[in-house]
Amino acid sequence: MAHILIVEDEEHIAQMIDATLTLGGHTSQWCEQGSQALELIGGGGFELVLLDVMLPGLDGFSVMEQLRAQDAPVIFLSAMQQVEDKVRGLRLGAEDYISKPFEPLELLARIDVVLRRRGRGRNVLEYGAIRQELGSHTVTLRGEAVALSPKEFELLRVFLQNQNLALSREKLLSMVWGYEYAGESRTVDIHVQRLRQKLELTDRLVTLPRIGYRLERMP
Amino acid sequence: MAHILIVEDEEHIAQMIDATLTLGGHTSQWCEQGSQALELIGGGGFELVLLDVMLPGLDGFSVMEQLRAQDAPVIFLSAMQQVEDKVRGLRLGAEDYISKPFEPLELLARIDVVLRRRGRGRNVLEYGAIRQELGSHTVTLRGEAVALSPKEFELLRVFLQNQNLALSREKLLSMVWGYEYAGESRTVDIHVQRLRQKLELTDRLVTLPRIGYRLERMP
DNA sequence: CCTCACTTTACAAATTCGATACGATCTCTT
DNA sequence: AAGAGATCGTATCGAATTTGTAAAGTGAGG
Repeated sequence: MAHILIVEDEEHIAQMIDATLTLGGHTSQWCEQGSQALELIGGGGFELVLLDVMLPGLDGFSVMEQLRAQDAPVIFLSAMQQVEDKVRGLRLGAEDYISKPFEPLELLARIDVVLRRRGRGRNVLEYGAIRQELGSHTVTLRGEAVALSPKEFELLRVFLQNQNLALSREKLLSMVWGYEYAGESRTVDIHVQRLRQKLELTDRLVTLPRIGYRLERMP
Repeated sequence: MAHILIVEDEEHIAQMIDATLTLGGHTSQWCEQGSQALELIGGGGFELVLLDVMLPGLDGFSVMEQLRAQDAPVIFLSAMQQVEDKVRGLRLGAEDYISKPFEPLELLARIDVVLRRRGRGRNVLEYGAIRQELGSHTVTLRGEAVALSPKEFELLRVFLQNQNLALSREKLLSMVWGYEYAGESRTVDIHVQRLRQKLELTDRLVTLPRIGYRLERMP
């Protein structure tokens, strides 16, 4: 669920990492050189950087040094198993230092630790200009905070996690309210309405007559 | 620099770790069993826990589970090199997972990373004009001392170390007061209120109705 | 007995949430 | 195409819940 920059000069390793990240639900971008990495990171948009130590030209440690000002979290990946290198990397402010070869699952787990720690990661849902952070319990629209009540918040989460799926009122009631409701009630409609209004979702949170609602997946 | 608890059933390993910590300028205490560890940690006073996974009786993972409420940082030490174990340990909220055998210098480097990250290396937390020194147990606002009671002090620490995180009253009760409370109580509200008043946090320590409280991260 | 820290009580204020109501829209039959 | 009946959108409102805060109560320690 995060956008991650891979800085790695060997293509087949980069591809392996990319496959691992995809498996973990992340997106990634790859660059081969330290100088490119600095540019890309300066541009922003990455929640984490996986940084190879041995790079042609500017090496990983140098990149890290120049990166201190930004506060993008960095995990070093290195074939150098020597303690001195690990110590140096960690001293420089890296979040972790993983030696190659590593297990894909361990990489994912360590990435999750870093993301969780930074308050991002798996508990952030994004949809267009809408951003929902489960950890801090905040929702922003184009960067501005939007106040949602707990029910609204929960309903939004359900929709965001079930995009493009038709959700009946009964299903929503049981998922958000937690009870099985028999008779009829406008409760769901009203909360859907409030979400549409507060988050400008009128066009995308569509009504399926006699069926329920569906949040269209972002194009 | 820090007081560290070693939970390890093999004495010679514990001694080696102790020597390493001393080398790094830390002090340490050693216990052999998970249950002892829980007691000691409950008593407070440790800035970090080094937790062996394979322990007689209560194993490291179980100790960690029961520790979640406290937010003492934990580094797992384990002879289990299997990825599943590492993933499990990290998922449980550990700060790091180091496989035995490890290099003393790497252990020290990783400990420093954790301590630095938790702001406990210096034992000073800062938030705008607020400065909290854990060592001397003082809090200042714009340089002037503010008298806080122990509970207020602890509550402030929890908020400062968990900025931008929604914290429920239950969670706060368990983190600050140390008990699991079932019924309702206005205790948390009142202490929050006093913090807001004494430290001019009314705008930044926000109420999330029906959820809890959140201290907004400093911009 | 006093003080201090903490908790409970009590009530006012704020917020959430669902009911109701009614017009708009959709669907299906004639 | 018209109309009936069902379904949905949405404004309004009040009850219930939750929170803020003052004030009183509790209990440990001096």
